[in-house]
Amino acid sequence: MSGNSLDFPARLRAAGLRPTRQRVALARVLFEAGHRHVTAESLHAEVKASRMSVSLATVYNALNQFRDAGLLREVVVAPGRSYFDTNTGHHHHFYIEPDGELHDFPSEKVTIAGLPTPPKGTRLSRVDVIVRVRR
Amino acid sequence: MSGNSLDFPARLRAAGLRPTRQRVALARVLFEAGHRHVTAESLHAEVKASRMSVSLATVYNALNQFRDAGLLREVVVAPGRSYFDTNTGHHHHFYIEPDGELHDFPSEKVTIAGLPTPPKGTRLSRVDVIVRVRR
DNA sequence: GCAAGTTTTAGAATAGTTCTAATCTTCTTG
DNA sequence: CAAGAAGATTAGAACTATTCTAAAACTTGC
Repeated sequence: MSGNSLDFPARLRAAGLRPTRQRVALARVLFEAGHRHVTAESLHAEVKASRMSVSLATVYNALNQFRDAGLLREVVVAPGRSYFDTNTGHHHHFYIEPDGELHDFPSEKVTIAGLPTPPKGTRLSRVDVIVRVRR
Repeated sequence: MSGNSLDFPARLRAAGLRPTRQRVALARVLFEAGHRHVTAESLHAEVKASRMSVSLATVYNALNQFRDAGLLREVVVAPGRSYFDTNTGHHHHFYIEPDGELHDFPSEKVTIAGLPTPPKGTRLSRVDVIVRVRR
């Protein structure tokens, strides 16, 4: 009932990506524990600490591919830094401004009313809510 | 009843900024017409087209100072690009993903219910709502 | 196990932004 | 309105995050 199995090669294949050694290593770090927020740099440092080494370029490639495949969601909270969220479900974010820390909160209880309809010729892609807090 | 006068030197002084020639030129481009969204590059190109030349570094400095002084609001919608919005009132944004176009919409009719309380030791700074649409 | 097509990699390249230190402006005071 | 002090501007270097390049190393289907 876990929904997401720990068979990472299979998960990658299901997403249309070849299960290369480095993609599997990255998937393991990203998805084997609970939900996470990473940047390319933080993920690179983490995987380098494990014994499988992956180049930074590959980390960037993999993050973009995982996002395009729907395995990750990109969250833009500050200029010049991209976060990737392993929680692809419907939810929103707290952003703690001074530290650059990001936290999920479930969208179940959040309701947004009165949004205008999208401009002509466009359709809704996503609604991001970012609650910015400071100390 | 216009609220914002066209006396840009006075407005800058009121914001605690010296009305230098380049800041006045930038303020004029930014504030003399209706609300606008600019990037550093777009503002630089625009002001260069007028006869007053301002270096790119100064455009960056001015945008950051204007934002810190509350004259502009920074909107982060895409990684690696900062938009500045001359509308500092309470409102939200449409972001048209393929073009990178940004549009305001008023927050009057928008209500958000059920937001969780900020984590301990933090206080609310702002709630950003970005409605992402695609063609 | 071998080609054919992908992926990885190190390093170069790019984009956006900030920094540096010299020069120039603006403001204050007399 | 002149002089000095403080602050602002500038070109270019530097920096950060990310993407590109082209060669070498994998994966896969047969």
